[in-house]
Amino acid sequence: MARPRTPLLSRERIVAAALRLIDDEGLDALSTRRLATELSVSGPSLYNHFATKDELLDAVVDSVMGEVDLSMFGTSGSSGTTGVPGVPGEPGRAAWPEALRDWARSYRAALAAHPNIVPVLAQGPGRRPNALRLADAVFGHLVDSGWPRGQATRIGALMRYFVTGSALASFAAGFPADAEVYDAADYPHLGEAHRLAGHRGAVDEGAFETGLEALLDGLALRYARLAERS
Amino acid sequence: MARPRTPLLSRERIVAAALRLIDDEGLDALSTRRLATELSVSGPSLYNHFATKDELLDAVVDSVMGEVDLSMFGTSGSSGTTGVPGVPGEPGRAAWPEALRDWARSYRAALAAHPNIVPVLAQGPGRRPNALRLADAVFGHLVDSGWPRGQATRIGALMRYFVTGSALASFAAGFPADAEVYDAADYPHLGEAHRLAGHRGAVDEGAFETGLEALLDGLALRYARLAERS
DNA sequence: ACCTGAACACCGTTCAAGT
DNA sequence: ACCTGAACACCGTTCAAGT
Repeated sequence: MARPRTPLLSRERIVAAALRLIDDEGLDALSTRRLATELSVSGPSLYNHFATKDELLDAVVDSVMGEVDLSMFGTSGSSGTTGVPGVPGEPGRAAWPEALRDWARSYRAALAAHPNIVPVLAQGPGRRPNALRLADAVFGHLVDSGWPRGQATRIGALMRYFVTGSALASFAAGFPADAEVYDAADYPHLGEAHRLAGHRGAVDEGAFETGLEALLDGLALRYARLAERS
Repeated sequence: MARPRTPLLSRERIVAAALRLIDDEGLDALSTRRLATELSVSGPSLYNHFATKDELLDAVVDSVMGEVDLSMFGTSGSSGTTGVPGVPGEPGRAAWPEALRDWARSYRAALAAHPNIVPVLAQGPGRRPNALRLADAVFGHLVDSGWPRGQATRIGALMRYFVTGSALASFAAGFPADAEVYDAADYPHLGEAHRLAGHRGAVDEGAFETGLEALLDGLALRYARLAERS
């Protein structure tokens, strides 16, 4: 066949097929040969579009990060402080908790739709533009809201911990549905644990929302203390 | 050579070598052939001790989980309610926040010592005894402290989200140390991000502690509300 | 019971060859 | 520029053979 008149592949088509494969069969199922077969080409063809498998994975990860809504941090992506600056001296009116809540929900939704790729994504932004844009928007918004830069960094980090942790795997589904696993002599409090997997969605959603609200409440307490000390 | 008088391998020796390999070179570096070479045997020898590579990985994971301290939840592992039951009606005296704090620190320390295996471990307890013991101890302690069972489940889940997320990868190290990555036109607030990797330990530790305290404060608020409504 | 080498169906990646 | 088949050094796992 050799070179066709119109290219058989594009980076977009490859990324979409790779994400589908990862979603359906896991990260280990993504092999260059398998992916090529899925795209009806031979294995080495992919190397005309990506230098390595890692570079392809990077593109898949960034496509997922691109789904996260950042609009609550201000309309423009690069104009800096567009919103009203924060007033830490007057607690109760700060807008950052709502922005953080909306963002965390969108962040989790984007990741939980593709849990098998979360371990890769959780390694950090690297040089991926959508991941860097996200970090920039969160940090910028917190600083503009009156958080000291060191605290803003920590909040960005701990929010990522919580969101990636909650999207990495279902808590409920991690417990076998087989009641015989939970011998009362070994695990006296897990007698009902075999029912967890059946309520997977509700348990994980409830845990995420509880944790998110607890985190925001705890941070609001610290935000209020910022003003007292100044 | 065939069968030696004294076995060359044992499950313990294999697990220890596998964990070392994963720590030093990552999860992908663990191949049965490479591991066998490390142990000075041929590849198929491992199959006399583990049925599959997955079964070996499970044993590695449970050995890490075994390092987590659970003593703050009561001395005995199987006798149920040994401690003083909780009194949700009288906030401020509850012991569960301290137990949860100590446990979370030990949990994170155990996992952060082996970050490369956290993605496997985060899939849930499965049938691994040390992981089930941990879930049992946390849930039992929260219920004994007066938390309703549904809430106790959510707290167990959200704590796992936060701890696994914080141990999965360093936040600070995820930002390239190369200042040229952070073009001010694209990322107006990341001008100092290239310094993060240099303060890796302090940033991640600070973020974990801030998040942990915020979570516990937020949960204490909810615990106080439990009594008001009853 | 516990080790070996040979074999099977896979990998990621390189490269010369085709248009 | 973009695809192909052949080739290289790897994988996990099975199995017959050895003691």
